Amino acid sequence: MAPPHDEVADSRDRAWGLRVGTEADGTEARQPVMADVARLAGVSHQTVSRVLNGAPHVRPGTRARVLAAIRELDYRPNSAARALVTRRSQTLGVVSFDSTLYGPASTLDGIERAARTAGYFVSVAGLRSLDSRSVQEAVDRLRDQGVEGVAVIAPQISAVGALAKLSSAVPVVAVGAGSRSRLPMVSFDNRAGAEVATRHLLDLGHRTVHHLAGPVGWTEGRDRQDGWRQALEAGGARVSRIGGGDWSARSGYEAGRRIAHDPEVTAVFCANDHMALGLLRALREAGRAVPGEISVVGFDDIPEAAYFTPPLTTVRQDFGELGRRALELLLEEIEGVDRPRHPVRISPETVLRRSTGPARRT
Amino acid sequence: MAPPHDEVADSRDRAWGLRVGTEADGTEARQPVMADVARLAGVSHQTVSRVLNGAPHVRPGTRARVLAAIRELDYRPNSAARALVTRRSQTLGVVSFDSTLYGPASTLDGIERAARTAGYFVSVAGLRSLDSRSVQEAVDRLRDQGVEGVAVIAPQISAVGALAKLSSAVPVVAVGAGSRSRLPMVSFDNRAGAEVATRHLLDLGHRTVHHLAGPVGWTEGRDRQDGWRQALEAGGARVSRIGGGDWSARSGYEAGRRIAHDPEVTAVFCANDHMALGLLRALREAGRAVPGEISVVGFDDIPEAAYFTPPLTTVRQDFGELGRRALELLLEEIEGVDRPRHPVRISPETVLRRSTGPARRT
DNA sequence: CGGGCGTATGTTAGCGCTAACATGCGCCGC
DNA sequence: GCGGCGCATGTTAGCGCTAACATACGCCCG
Repeated sequence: MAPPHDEVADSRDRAWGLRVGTEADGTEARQPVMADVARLAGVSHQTVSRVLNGAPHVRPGTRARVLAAIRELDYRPNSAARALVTRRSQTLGVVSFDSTLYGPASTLDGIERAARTAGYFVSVAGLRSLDSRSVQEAVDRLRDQGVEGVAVIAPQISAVGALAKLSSAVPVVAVGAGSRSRLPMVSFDNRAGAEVATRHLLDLGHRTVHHLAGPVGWTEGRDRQDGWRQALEAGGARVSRIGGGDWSARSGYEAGRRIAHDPEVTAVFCANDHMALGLLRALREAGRAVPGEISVVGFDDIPEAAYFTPPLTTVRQDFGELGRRALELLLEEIEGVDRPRHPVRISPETVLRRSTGPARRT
Repeated sequence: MAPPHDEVADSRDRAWGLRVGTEADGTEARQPVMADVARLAGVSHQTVSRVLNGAPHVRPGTRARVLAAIRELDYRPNSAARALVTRRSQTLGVVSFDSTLYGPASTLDGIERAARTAGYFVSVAGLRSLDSRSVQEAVDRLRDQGVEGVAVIAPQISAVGALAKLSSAVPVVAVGAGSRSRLPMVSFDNRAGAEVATRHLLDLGHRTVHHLAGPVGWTEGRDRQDGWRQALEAGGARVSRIGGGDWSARSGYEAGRRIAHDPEVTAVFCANDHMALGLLRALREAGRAVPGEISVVGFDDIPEAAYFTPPLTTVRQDFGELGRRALELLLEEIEGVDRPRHPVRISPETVLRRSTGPARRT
């Protein structure tokens, strides 16, 4: 790390040399600081600070000289110094469980975009596992880094408890964390989405709709299941799950093999699109026609869903919007806006494609 | 939220009150600082610092007292202050183009995991668009935040030029940026992967292999196309593209419709799995059997590929590994390790599934 | 024509930490 | 028995910035 001295440089020094540079006259070129800019512009460092922060009462001519000096030196304010004195890091944290999945990844993306617009940086912390200690650990990491707020994309029920404890340290919002949380929260109305999807199948004449549920412990999975059950009960249909998966296509495939030859099953509501994909595959291998013999609907509307075989009827969620709303809420939280704390719910919209059709009259 | 203090508080104070807390005796509880810990432990703040940083020459008893005080106060070091004096932020930046896509998202995930293990935070910056100004801007943002190094997941050719200019400011590694860059870089051997995939089709007896290319300007697309062409030329086959897509299933679908009725086409190598999915769909709608009439291979091996109809033969890339290697390289860069700079290449592996089969003897 | 006020700037004092040096103390060797 | 050395700790001086106060200079008004 040593800034290069004049003597022979070891490889360490050389690496630095590349970045810090050495002037032709042999003087060492440090990263310029505010005082350097001030000297060049013939003003005090405070005036430079004023220019940088858009403070009033700076004569236009002075401002121009300062800006010129900044450009000439390619000066950039030291964010650590600024954060130290202002106590604001301009950084937000996002903790996410598996940012490899489409939903979390898109949400993160939405948050990042919105944060940038609002002038914040975003720092991410992945979760090692789903337990609450892990959430605690991730939030702590972020906190140690000095983030001003944290958005937790952690749709596990177990995470919700962990979050409650954290709220006193730094503002936290839960993203897509289901309904039982007291925390500021934004999520999709999974229950409503599931209800609509299920009713759609019922309306097509299916006697009942089976449900391929998400993993136990995920709030989204639970809410979708609740919505499904509710639609069934409202329609007077028999309630029958066909087990739960882990969101993956593989688990959908396995479930599909289990039910492929069950004549009772004429319509399946899957808790997400990936599982629906696996299910479709299993059904095809078993020679069951979709939607001829069995109708299938998914949840999420991933970009690929329209290209499945057959194209998947599903429930669309706008993850980008979710991220944006989460950020908005977090910012309010940080700025201490005190407003009625009912959770933000975003309504999903169902997308009809070719994987659903009328029940066959037997 | 906000536990109010006794006096009338505006919403701002209340919000703060929540986080900072108020003691029973009415004194306001600031976030504890090192001096508070020192006082409680009966030592100087420097000794606290020594304990925190694992410096030698601290008596075990003293260390224990300090640790106890830290725990009691729930003290956490101020990272801005530390960064200011050490000039190390312990933060790395990642710029990514579309972290919604499977590849970039997984790479980011791999980088984050590895960074955490190495004791670094990671800050992300999304790109607004693909031009080099945008890359510049993203890296600058990160730099302003004080990151110690940046990994750029930007597989656009245009980005490579922008990167070269940046290298003098802060260590940068290019992730998956193709072969023409002089920067430290890690990527898959796209060319080799494409060659193997193409040869596989040729070996099945196809007279030639058509290529559904990636978008112009993406190094990965170009390298895959190069590999495909090379395999064709080596095999004495005619070289014929069927146009380029934008990585999306939609674009694959459109390409598929264009070629579905072309009897010349018996094998297609798609530049990624999503386009392959769209292509499969178009083929199915046109009534062309896969692999009976046309064989299809993809690239990436996204988790869903095995559940396509039919399951897709493709080229697997381990994005997690890619991220890990990128981080490793970046760390070396930061620490000034001077070592031969040949780019790190990771060999992909082809995965045979059911979308490819022997050419029909005509 | 002088007191006061508003504008434009400079000066000073930290933010919370680490690095460098200073101090004090016990223990060893001769 | 005392100089010296190494361990354990304390003291001091910044890191680069902003906030708060201090100063200087017009200009208006009575």
